[in-house]
Formats: sequence, C-alpha cells, structure tokens
Amino acid sequence: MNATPSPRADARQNRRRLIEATREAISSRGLDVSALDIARAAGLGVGTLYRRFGTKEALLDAVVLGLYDELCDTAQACMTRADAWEGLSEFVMELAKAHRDNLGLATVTAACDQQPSPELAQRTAALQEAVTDLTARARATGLLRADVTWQDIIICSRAALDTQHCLGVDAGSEGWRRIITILLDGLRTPGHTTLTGPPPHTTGI
Amino acid sequence: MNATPSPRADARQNRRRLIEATREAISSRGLDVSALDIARAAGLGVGTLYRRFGTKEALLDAVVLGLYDELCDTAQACMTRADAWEGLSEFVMELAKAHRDNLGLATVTAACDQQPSPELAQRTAALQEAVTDLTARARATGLLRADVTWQDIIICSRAALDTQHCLGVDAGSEGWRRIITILLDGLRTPGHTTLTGPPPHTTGI
DNA sequence: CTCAATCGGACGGATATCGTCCGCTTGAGA
DNA sequence: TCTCAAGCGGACGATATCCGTCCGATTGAG
Repeated sequence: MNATPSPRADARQNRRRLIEATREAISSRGLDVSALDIARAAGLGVGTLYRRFGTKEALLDAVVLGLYDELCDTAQACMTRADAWEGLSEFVMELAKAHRDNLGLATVTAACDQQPSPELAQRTAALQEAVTDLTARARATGLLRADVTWQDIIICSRAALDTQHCLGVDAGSEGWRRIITILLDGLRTPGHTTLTGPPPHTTGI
Repeated sequence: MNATPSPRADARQNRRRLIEATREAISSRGLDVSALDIARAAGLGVGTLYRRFGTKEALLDAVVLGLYDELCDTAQACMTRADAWEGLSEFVMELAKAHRDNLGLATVTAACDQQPSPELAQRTAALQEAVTDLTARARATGLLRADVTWQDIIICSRAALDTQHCLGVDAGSEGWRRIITILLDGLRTPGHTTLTGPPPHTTGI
C-alpha cells in the first residue's frame, strides 16, 4: 500500500542535516547560496541534496516553511500575553530577529508570493491575521498610536535586516535591537508627528 | 602640453549618459547591474563604457562619489538649520531617501571601505563628522534622547532600504517615509525604553 | 574633405551554478 | 552473517552570466 516506504535512517538524518545547513547558510549569506555550499556545509555531496529534495527550490521552500511555522508559534504565544503592548512589541522583536537571522527571508517571502505554495499561503494568511490582531489589541489599550497600521508593524520589523545585510556587521552584533527599540518607542503614544500617506503595501511577512 | 586634449563633444555626452544610466540602474536593481545593462540603458555599446571608464569598477566609483558629494551638500545644508532637531531629522530623512533611491548604497559603502579611494575616504570622514555634529547639536537642545549615538542615527537611516529592496514594492511608494517618521519619533525624548548594549558599529554611511 | 577619435557589439575567456549520472558504500531485513 | 535495494559522493555536462577586448564602421571637428 505504502508506495514510499519509510526511508532509511541515514537518509532521514541527511534530510535534517541539509535543512539545518540551509538555515545556517541563509543566515549568514542570504538566499544566494549554491547547492554545493549547502551540501558541503552539511557534510554531504550535492547528489544527496538533489535526491532528498529534487530541487534546490524545494529545499528552500521546506526551510522557509519551517521558519514560517516558528513565526506562527511566536505569534500565538504573543497573542496570549496579558499585556497587549508587550505582546505586540515582543512579536516585533522576534520578527525582526527572524529577519536578522535569515537574511533574505523577506526576499523569499516576496519570491514565494509570486507562486505561493498552499502551505506557505496558509501561514502567510495566519501571520497577517495575527499581526492585525496584535495591532488592534495594542491600539485598544491606547499605547499604540492610532495612525499606525499592521502593515507598518511588519515593515518596521524589517529594519533589523539592513544592519546585518548591507554592512557585514559582525554576526554577533546586537545593534539591531537598539534600532527596533527606538522604533517601538516611536510606535507608542503620543506620536510627535502624524503619519501621512497610505500605509505601505506589503505581501508576506 | 595638454597630454589629454579635451575629448570630443559626443565622448563627453556619453560619459554623462553612462553615469546617469548607472545611477538609474543602481536605483532599481542595486549593484548587481551588468556593464551590458548599463550601456544599453544609456543607449550605447559596452565598448564605449569601457573606453570611457576603463573598468566597470571605475564607473561605479564615479557614481558613488557623486552620491557622496550630494550627501555632503545635504549635510552642510542641515547644519545651517536654526532648529537643531529639524536639521537632524531632515538629514536622516534625506539619507534614508538616498538609500531608498540607491539600492545597495550601503553595500557599496561597505565594499568601498575595504579599499577606500582617498576621495571616498575623505567624503566618508566628512559625513561621519557631520552626523556627529548634527547629533550633538540635537542632543544639546534636549529633543534628542541621550542614549542615542551618531551610529544609531546612521543605522536608522537605512531602515528605508528594505521597504524598497526586499519586497519589490512599487517604486512610487512613499511608505518608507512612514517608517522613518516613526523612527524619528522614537528618537525624541523621552525614550520609553532605555537602549542597552554597545552602539552599533558602522563603517561608512 | 580628411582623419584621428569614437562607437557598437560580436567574441574570447573565466567563473558560477544547476542538476544528472554512475560506480561505490551501507543500512537493515532475512 | 549475507544480500541487495536504497543511498551516497562528486565528477561532469549543460547553461548562464558577465567582464573586458578587438576591429571594422562611423563621425566630430579643424
């Protein structure tokens, strides 16, 4: 019945290794990683990569899906926070961290959004709904300024990316937290300046 | 006497065209522009590009130097503002705009910093000094929170980059202004949260 | 009108990356 | 222990860029 019998133990382990290596590679070099580099980092040959995933694309999809799943979990945890503001700010910080730790996450997001797999589309929708809710709750408490939209929140979270991406800042640097902290302070009432123009358009996270 | 007599009129015009085309190319696609693309955008052949600049690198250097010069002018203008806070915030907004309009400016910066030409090093130093002064003046008025450093200011200005870079947001979008506005509000006293950790390290602008 | 300066773009050469192929190795059931 | 299907490694073919050069055709300017 089972057309694809459970794979051998080493095959399963190698699959995990490849995903792990891909995450690390994305983390330090963004999406422009070659299949060869990933395989080497995993201590495997490229042949194994392609046998396990069929396509480099498929491997990346698997990794991105994993990241999204984690973000969904984070969002859920933040939603249960009693303090709505803390829930929102924690999520922003975590989302920023995800961007910092996964250079090009936003790029993948944009790329994937062109032809989103059903799984990814589902996660994206869930995340956007979560951000919308977190935003609404924080605004209801009066701590989040009224002219900020959930799209602003998402874009703000990306601010951590450049710190890491553009300037080869040493990986250990935590400077991005300062920027996000400043942003969060700017998100709190009262705003000194009123935001103008339409909220930024964003697809994905 | 003049070893290099004044070039022909068409040669000069083509030089200008190439620089203009390069700026536009960088603006929309970042630094990964091929020499062929630039030449085509300028309505010229690659041969002309190489005859004018010798190297693709040299062309990029010329463009980046031009951008830095403009930023230096902007910084000077901001320094003369009577209102120190307005001077600082205007500069941040302009620097952010420069990043938005020149994807990869920060990347060039980082790359150039490896082997900075004397001209570029001079502009970089001037800009960093200007930011330091603008920061000090704004802090002296009490409007800029005390725990913010000039490095923070520079990093903040880069927040506009991702909006454009990662997500293929339509070029006309002005959403980045909202983010910078939020950041500027966060930079004002009083800060709700105190910044921790060392200020981010940055080379270049 | 002349010709040196300039131009255009095909082309050589180098690099990078994807995905395949096939001989060798190994996990795991009998 | 034995057997062999499943799995592995990495050289290799194919493809895609991209840089910078070269040379015949073109053109500005004296």
